[in-house]
Amino acid sequence: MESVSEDVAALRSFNRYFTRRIGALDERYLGQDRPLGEARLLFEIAGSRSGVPLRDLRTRLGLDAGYLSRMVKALEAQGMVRLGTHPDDSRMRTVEVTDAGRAEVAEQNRRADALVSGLLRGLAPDQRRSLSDAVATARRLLRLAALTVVPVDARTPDARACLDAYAADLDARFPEGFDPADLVGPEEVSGDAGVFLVAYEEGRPVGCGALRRTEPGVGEVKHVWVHADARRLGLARRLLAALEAEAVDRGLTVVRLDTHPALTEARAMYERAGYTEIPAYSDHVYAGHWFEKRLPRG
Amino acid sequence: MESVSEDVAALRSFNRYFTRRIGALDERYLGQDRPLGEARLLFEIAGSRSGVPLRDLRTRLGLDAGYLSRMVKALEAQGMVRLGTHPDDSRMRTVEVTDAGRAEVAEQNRRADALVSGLLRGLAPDQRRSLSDAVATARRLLRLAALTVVPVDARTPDARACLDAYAADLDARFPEGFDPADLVGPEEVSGDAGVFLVAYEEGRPVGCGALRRTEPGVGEVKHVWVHADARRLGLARRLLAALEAEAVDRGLTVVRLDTHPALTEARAMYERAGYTEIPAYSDHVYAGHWFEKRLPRG
DNA sequence: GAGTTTCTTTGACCCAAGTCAAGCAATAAC
DNA sequence: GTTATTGCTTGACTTGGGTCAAAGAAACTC
Repeated sequence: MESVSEDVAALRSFNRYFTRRIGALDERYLGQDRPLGEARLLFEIAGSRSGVPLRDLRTRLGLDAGYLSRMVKALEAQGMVRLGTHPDDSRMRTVEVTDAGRAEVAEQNRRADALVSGLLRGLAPDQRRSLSDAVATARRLLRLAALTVVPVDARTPDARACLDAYAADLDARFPEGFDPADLVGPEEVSGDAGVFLVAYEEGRPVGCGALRRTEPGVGEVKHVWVHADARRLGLARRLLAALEAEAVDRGLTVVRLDTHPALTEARAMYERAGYTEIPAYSDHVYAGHWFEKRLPRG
Repeated sequence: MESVSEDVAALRSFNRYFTRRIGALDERYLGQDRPLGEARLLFEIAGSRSGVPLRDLRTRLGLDAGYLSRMVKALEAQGMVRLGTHPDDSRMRTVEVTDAGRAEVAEQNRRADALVSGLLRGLAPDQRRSLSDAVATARRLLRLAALTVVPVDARTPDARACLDAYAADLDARFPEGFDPADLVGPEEVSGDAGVFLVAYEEGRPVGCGALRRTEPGVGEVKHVWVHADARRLGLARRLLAALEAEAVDRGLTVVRLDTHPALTEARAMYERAGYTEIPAYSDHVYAGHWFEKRLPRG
């Protein structure tokens, strides 16, 4: 476990360096024309679809209602945003950026770009490339680390949202389409029968996976899905590992799964995760390949 | 130049993600028991040698004198630090952390470690390793990018400090020692005769290099040195490139240099930078290898 | 030894950032 | 139709983080 504390030290030391040297840049350029809070708010409004309810901004930025109200009013007075009333619920107010506001955001972005590109000028092209790669890797792994995978009831809205998106994805990818009736029922993946896992990123569901018991000692992995925004992080691998851990907890010794011939990356992923292809164990309509993995005893 | 703007975007997007998700952690744990400014100051004091002059803290943290004075007094009242008078100059006050202060800093560090290690628990060991490597690379390149290399007069304190450290390093590495009388005189590296470059990191001189004209069209690179804290960043390569650019500006077509047999890494660096070994062009007492590089015309 | 500079302290301010509670209007629940 | 509840606004207030200028004491310069 020595290595963990080394990794912790590496990340903390990077954090100190980065926030002090680079992160500070942001505050400097953002804060020059208006209060930082106001600038951040303007960015958030400009980055949202037009007509965001104040309520959404409040939860997203974690602001006090009174504080937000005042800041929005200040931005309105400066001509940066326009306020309106929500069409469905006239208690709610909506806000959208004006052209002037958009111009200011663009200007700030230009300044930030200039600052960063000034920094990068000190590097040779190959070094710039390495830096980009390194930060991309760091970001990918930090995102993956910050994801949480938790069991939820398959009837909850988050679970339904994942399954719907999963079904839509498959429908687009399978030449023959996909019938949502093929999805497992909530009762098959709850209690003793199985489990349904949802992966969350900053509160948003971005992936799922199900495990259901098929016969004594044998489980089946179903519906491993990852949102397009969260792909290439290694989330599928993590969901799979979490499902296997659940299987071990339930005393299962084997997990199986099937997959459609169109999903070649999925097949490669299962093989990397220790699954071996086996003969058909079912006549599942969308299956073209069947896999199995023996689990260690819990 | 398309790639530069891609790199800018990559770094900015990383910055946004990192400061929001990870950097925010810091403020949360640091700011819980005392004002953030005070916490930062306490950390800075605890991290310095005991008896730091307030003056040093002021420049290091960029604080107003009055503001600092008050914060230090508050920390003293809480028993976190002890104030004293500077032994050599009784205008200056010094400050050192008490046991209670040290304990608080240790506790905060424990919390931060726990936070980060909780984050890393979501990653497999090989992924943790990759993350550490990626942040180490990113940090190295960001440091390099943030360095500035500027011509300074060789008589200035910064230049003298570099040359003294250079001489001390060589004295330790050469079996026969090193005589500081061998250093170039300030007049040899100023004006038309040559140039003296100093590399700064956050205002601190951390490297140097000199160029002097030896015969028409020919320059000699001397005293390329990098502070121990700034090694392995690629600074020597950058200093060399800057000296070559100066040589080109002066219309020189060839630069030469000699190096001591003990400095094997330096030799490898010169070769990577495009220098080829040539027969002795001088009878310089510390020289064992001679190199030359032809320059493009300015 | 006088005048200047350096370092710190102190008092007086300022603004950003945020909290809290009262109140109003619209909607939802019963 | 009454009674919550929700969403927003407003006023009053607090704290943090800082700036500025005056002034005292010590040290340096001439």
